[in-house]
Amino acid sequence: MKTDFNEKQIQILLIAETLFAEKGFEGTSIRTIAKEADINVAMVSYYFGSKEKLLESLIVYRTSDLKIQMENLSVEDLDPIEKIDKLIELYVNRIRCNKGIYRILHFEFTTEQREDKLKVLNEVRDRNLKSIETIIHEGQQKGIFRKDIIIPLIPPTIMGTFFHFSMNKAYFKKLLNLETDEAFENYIQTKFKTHIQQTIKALLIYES
Amino acid sequence: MKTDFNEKQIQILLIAETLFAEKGFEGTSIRTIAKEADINVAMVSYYFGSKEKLLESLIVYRTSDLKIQMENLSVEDLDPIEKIDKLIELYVNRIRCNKGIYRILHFEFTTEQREDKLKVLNEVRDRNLKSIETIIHEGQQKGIFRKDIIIPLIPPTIMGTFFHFSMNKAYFKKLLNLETDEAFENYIQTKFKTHIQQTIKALLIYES
DNA sequence: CACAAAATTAAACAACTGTTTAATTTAAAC
DNA sequence: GTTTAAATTAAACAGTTGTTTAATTTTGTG
Repeated sequence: MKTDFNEKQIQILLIAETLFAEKGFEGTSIRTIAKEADINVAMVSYYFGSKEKLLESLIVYRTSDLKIQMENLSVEDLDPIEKIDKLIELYVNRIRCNKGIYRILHFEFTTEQREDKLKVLNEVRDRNLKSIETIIHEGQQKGIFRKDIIIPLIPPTIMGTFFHFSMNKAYFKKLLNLETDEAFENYIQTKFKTHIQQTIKALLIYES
Repeated sequence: MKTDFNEKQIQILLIAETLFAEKGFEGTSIRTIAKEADINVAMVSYYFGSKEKLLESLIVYRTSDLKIQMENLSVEDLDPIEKIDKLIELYVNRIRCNKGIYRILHFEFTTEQREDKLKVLNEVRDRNLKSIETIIHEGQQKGIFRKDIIIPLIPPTIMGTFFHFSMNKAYFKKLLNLETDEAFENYIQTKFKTHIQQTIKALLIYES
């Protein structure tokens, strides 16, 4: 599997990303991609081999991006609560900046048996989890966080809440009186981000 | 738009629901549906008019189900915290029992401009929100819950967390050492449900 | 049974799908 | 400028798509 792409290939990948995210993989034809990218239909097969391999290439291209974006919080000089805040900020920004590919991964790989192609994503997930684990353990040792937290359920709480909100954009725009897309984006980066942070912190600290 | 269906139609709808949930709307052909339902291809057009209208009918059929399933918690003689617990249990069970249609709604209607067909779903959402609002206001008046809660963000927190978990079944099965589908289902109804309940309760009660 | 409506069928329709071909153009190397 | 490889093209391929047709069977009603 190739991991480096030339300009033309990247151009195709980016168009494909947009269309796959909008219409789904099955709902997007190679001809549509070609028209949108202003190239000949045959070029997709020529460069990538097949439509399926185009998707694979897109995932390779994007997830290597994700890998690079990973940062290590656990060494920074912050208290556990600040680290949680920052971690969630990273989560939110990462998904925000990679909406397309996240949508595709979510759409095309939760159903069917494409799961084997998710190795790279699973690596990212595992690394995220390790990162969270370190922070929470530190908070527990310092007596700030509860001891009975099921750590693997933290990421789906963060990610799931965020996804559901941004995937139902139209509904929440209306509900929250956000008239423009910019207002919606802005809401995510401010109040919504804060909401997730509060939720997770509350969960970690709260004693029933 | 028809709202009552005969046995044959319901048989087709149920098969379609399964397939749409598995392979997506675009990824499922009428011929596959026909073969699976053991009927002639023409019967789908004959009964529903078109593939798109079949999807619409499915949504009508299922969301009228959802409407009926709605229950009114706010009158029951429970304290606000117990009501939250019960509400989340209702949420979890509802989605669990209607996995197929929820998946379809999630897949096919978050992208594209199919949004106009979501009226019925939005009604259900609004009613849920009203229900939550009542409970939270009661808890606030009794001084149990925080005053600065953004109530519209509670449902996406519950739903999103649940969706993300169950849509990434394979990953979480491995992560949590759940070897069978039954073990996974069981985990949802016990520990995972409790996790969501704790999360929401913590958010409502916790003072930073 | 006779008749009409409904249900079911196989076949055909045109449009679209992903992919391949073979010819042509462009670019690079010598 | 010639040669060789890479890039690009239009056309064709075979298979699938959703949908319609017209003929046939089944069902219900008098």
